[in-house]
Amino acid sequence: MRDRLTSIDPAAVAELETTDDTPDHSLPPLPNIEEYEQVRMRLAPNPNAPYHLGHARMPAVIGTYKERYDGWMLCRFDDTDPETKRPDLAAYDQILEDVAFLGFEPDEVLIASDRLELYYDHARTVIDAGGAYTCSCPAGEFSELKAAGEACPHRDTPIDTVNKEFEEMVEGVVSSGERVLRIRSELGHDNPAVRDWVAFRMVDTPHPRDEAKSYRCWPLLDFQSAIDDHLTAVTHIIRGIDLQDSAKRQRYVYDYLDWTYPEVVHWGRVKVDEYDVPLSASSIRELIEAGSLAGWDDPRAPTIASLRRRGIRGEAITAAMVELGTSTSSAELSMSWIYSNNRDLIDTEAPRVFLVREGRPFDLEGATSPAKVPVHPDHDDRGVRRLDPRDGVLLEPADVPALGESVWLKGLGCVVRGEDDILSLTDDGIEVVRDGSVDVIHWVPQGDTQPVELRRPTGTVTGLAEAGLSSHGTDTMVQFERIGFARIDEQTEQTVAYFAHR
RNA sequence: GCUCCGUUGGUGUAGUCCGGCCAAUCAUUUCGGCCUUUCGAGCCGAUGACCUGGGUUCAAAUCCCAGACGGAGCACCA
Repeated sequence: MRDRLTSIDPAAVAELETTDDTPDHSLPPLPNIEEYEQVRMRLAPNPNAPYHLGHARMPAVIGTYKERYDGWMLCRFDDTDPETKRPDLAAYDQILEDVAFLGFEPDEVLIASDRLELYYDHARTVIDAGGAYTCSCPAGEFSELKAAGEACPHRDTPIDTVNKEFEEMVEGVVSSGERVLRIRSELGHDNPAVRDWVAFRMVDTPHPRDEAKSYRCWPLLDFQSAIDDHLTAVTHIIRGIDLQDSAKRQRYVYDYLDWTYPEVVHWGRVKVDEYDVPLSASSIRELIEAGSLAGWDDPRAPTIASLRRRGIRGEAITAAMVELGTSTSSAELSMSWIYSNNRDLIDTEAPRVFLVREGRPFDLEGATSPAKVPVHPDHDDRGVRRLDPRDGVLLEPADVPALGESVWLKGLGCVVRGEDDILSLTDDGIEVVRDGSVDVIHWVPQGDTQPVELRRPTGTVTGLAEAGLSSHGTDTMVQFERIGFARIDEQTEQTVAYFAHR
């Protein structure tokens, strides 16, 4: 068919191929976009810790949709729990930096703890509409009533009383645990998660932000987020499956206020392979406080800051998150995906360097001049590294040949191992490598080296690199040949490098 | 216990709405070949999947029923 068309009209074939159905984006289209003038979305981070890998999904996916639909993106810090999920003042900026690192810029930034009066106002409207009541049941008791589908005695409180009692909450004359404001939904609702949920509660602990430290009456996510989504004209809510029942609860608020609920997309759980540390801000924090991790950017931590320090580009992470899509089923993210993306990004620029870990010294006989090895095998114009083996070489223990066996020292030639740790150059040509009988290994000259500390997710190793390593500046990505790519983190009398990936 | 959601190779994803062109896409991983004085990259190739059982149909990954398995929620957390 195609062959026939080619013979009749080659231009038509070319057009078929360019307009082909290959999508530019791997993300599924957002629902009902034609009904909105502009696609408006929000990131809703809780600023209680810097981002970990799981958090990256939100900015990566929403940011990609923003670019695709020329949409609008809000970053709204949902910091309405001064106690259990106590905000970390440093995290607000760190999260914004993490988002920028992933490649996106919010069109607007809002902080929920600046907006309490707004939430109170809307609560008053809901109360007047008969949509909420104050309740002083202990949490456990209410939970039992709820499970049974029965009303608590406060459900019939007159609106005037509810108003008065809510104002007391706002004024802060009520203490934590004494009273809450509940949204009236349906006690007979099939889903117990939806029945008369809490919209506001008292928190005795002051908020860490000065702007908010005097408030004691705090909204819960379902209420705060519901109000803000409407006020900022969000059209598409994109979030995790853990909030799947949230929409069902929030719709009651929207009904009382006569608003229309946005479109919702939920994605499933993500797990990441290769890490022993769980993908949870609280676990990471515990490990840091216990001293098991050096900080949020420890190479063993599954955080954005850590990947960044290892020289993983934000684009590589974003691409993997986008590839993960928005399926509601659980997914496992392979780090190899991110590594593969990153290799594409850094391979051309990364200079090659020899690093020998736990080197074993050998004398070398027969060498008459320094070896020349390319800085980058694909770019001759970047020159060569000169390594002089005449004072002996260091080899990695795993590379040392057995007595009488040969190896090929990269850039130098074939050597055979004799008695007394002496290597002798042979006159073998490269054919011995081609036919597979001799392995090619890296090496460094004894006495002309730069000490290296290589910090990896699996632990730190030390070694000696060729002296030229010291000429590369901080942040340079190098490839330690046969070991992998690493980012130079610190250059002093020794080099500290963070391992990225093979 | 109640409610909701999901299940395509090791991993992720396309296809499922509107059954046939699906002996199932693309990527990653692993393995092999070519090339390359390493690794990586590049090129070529291989391995590998429709949860199970019924039903409807000329035809089912796709529709229906049942089951299994997995995930989420039922917080005065987000």
